Amino acid sequence: MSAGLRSGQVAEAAGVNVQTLRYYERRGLLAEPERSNGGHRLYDEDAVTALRVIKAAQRLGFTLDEVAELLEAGRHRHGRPVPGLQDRAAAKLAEVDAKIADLTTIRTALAAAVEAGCDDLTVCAGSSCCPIPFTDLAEEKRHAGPCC
Amino acid sequence: MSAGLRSGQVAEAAGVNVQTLRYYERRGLLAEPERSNGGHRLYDEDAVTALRVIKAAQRLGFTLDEVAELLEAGRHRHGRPVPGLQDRAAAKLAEVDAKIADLTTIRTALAAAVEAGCDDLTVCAGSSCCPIPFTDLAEEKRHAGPCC
DNA sequence: TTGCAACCGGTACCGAGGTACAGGTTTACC
DNA sequence: GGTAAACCTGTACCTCGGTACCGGTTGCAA
Repeated sequence: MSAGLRSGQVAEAAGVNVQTLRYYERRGLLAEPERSNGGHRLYDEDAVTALRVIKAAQRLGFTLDEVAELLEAGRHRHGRPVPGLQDRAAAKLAEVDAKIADLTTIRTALAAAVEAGCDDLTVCAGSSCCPIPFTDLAEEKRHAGPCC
Repeated sequence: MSAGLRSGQVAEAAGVNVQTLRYYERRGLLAEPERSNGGHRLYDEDAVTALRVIKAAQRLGFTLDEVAELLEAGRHRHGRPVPGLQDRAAAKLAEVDAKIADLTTIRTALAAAVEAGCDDLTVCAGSSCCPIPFTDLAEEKRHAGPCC
């Protein structure tokens, strides 16, 4: 009889570490599975799907806390319009756009430095011909956003 | 007599925390300054410039270890072509480009999800009409690169 | 039955870039 | 000389997403 999947099987199927399963369970991302008599976890197929969902959301830029909220919202809401994926995705989209814009600024500065043949940062800092904007770069602070 | 800048003044001038000065000193990014008789640090003006250089490099995507190497390379090299800023900047540029590309992929998926009006991840995972590429997203792994 | 891989819970650790706190000294100003 | 702010060293802690280790059970097959 197929009594369910062992944690190792689920982990392999989803491409994650076994420890990660327990970690997600602790964080409330993964439902607590059935147990064998001896206390071993026995998952059903849905667990693998759930893991794929988590990984996809994470890949889209959501933190694990956000993923947990998203899943939680999905569970509680039974048709009602709880502020869910829609709003979050739109907000995240804006965040990603900001990050791309920021990286584009950086890219430009970096390309200019390569173009100009800069060789030494401290020398560059003293010479006015260096294209690296030493003073302006601080503006978008660090990485532009709550992530990282 | 102006015997030098106190750590608080330097920190304020460069827009960093006082603790950060000591942290950078420990990491070899900032030269050890003179000391007063009582053991207080006395910086010269160059320290502020040095901090600005560090922050600029960091902003361009270099880690503190990389910044340290860059500064070290600049110090050791006296005209000789030690593999320095040029190569590093070019490599970092490629890294940044990769990250932008990755974020653009994410942006696309996110925009598609918003466009399609996705409301619930777990529902989406089961329906074939959802544009979120649950299985493909894993490819560039996580954040595409050593940073963050 | 015995042997070994897989599993269990709990806890500690990683890295990156700092920040915070404790307890003690120094400096600056009145 | 008094006092308050700034400074000193050293150490611990923070986030984020896991990963690793430990000593002890369980599951399964030969």
